[in-house]
Amino acid sequence: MNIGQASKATGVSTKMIRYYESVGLIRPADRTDSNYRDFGERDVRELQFIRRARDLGFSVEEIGHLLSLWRDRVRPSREVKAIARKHVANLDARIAEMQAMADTLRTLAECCAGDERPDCPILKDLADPDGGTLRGRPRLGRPPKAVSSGEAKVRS
Amino acid sequence: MNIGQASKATGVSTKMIRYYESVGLIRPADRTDSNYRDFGERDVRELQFIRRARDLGFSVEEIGHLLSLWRDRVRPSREVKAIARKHVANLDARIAEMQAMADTLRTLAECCAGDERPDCPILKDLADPDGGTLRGRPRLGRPPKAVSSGEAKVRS
DNA sequence: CTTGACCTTCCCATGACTGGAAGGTTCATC
DNA sequence: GATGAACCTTCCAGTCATGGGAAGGTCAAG
Repeated sequence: MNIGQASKATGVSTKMIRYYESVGLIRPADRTDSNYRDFGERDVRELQFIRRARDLGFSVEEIGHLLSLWRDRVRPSREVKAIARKHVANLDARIAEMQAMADTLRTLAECCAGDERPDCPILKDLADPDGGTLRGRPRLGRPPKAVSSGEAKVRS
Repeated sequence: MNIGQASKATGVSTKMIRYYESVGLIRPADRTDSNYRDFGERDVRELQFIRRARDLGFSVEEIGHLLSLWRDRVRPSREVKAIARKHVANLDARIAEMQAMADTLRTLAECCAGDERPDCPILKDLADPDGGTLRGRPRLGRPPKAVSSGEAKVRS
């Protein structure tokens, strides 16, 4: 199976497959006589694994670790769980940050007429965050609680 | 005021100030006889504006737009509000994606013993997402780009 | 034999930075 | 006046995961 077929079979672009090989995430593929990469079933399975892990937001480094655990049939599940939990904590922190930003901006936008007039609480806040609309509000308060994950996302 | 003082006054690193100048976000600073940059009050105000906008997650491009609106005393608040709302929509989309990832991983981690034994639903899902724990759950899309927010950056 | 759809390697660009080298300036202290 | 630190300057490189494209080799169909 050449790289294009492997790409179609796994949803990982050819560019990315070569990149993963170059950074040592996957071992160098076999080559045909004409120097084309030649992927077997096992390679395809690894690429699918990688694809799924990327979809879950793991970094390439984390995926490397997960892959090595996957290859090790006697790994302790403790290690896998630790990686997953750390990643979840990371996601949660970033979600909280972005939620705080979005909430602040929503509040400001609510107070903005959004018409022809130049007066704008959003710009006022940017110029002087302690001077106006948000005075007295929690600056980086806890965001409102999570909405459940919802529908399948379309690939961007 | 030299670049170090401007940096302290605004919380924008000297590297960043030079970078913002190089990409045209701020106009080239005045220079002293010895070629040091020399910032005035207005420059400091613009840097503070930029800092606040970065904290709210706006891209440099968006900040450029916001700055030009800020400088224009007769701008319509409509334009500012549109930028803010687009950014909020962007944040919300990324939050939803990350929330979906975190939820999926939390579910998988709950099912994982996390001990010495090799059996691990997390790895099982990565290898075959349609084969087990999460059967019937919505699939995920591509992961979002990390947001950079100046001070509270969360790196994995 | 040509066409076009593959493949190969290689370099460049992205965004928003950070780090560092090599060298010039300022200023306090000896 | 010399020294040294703490600044400043420019320029170059790297980050991360990925896309774009050039230049050239390979392959199958017509």
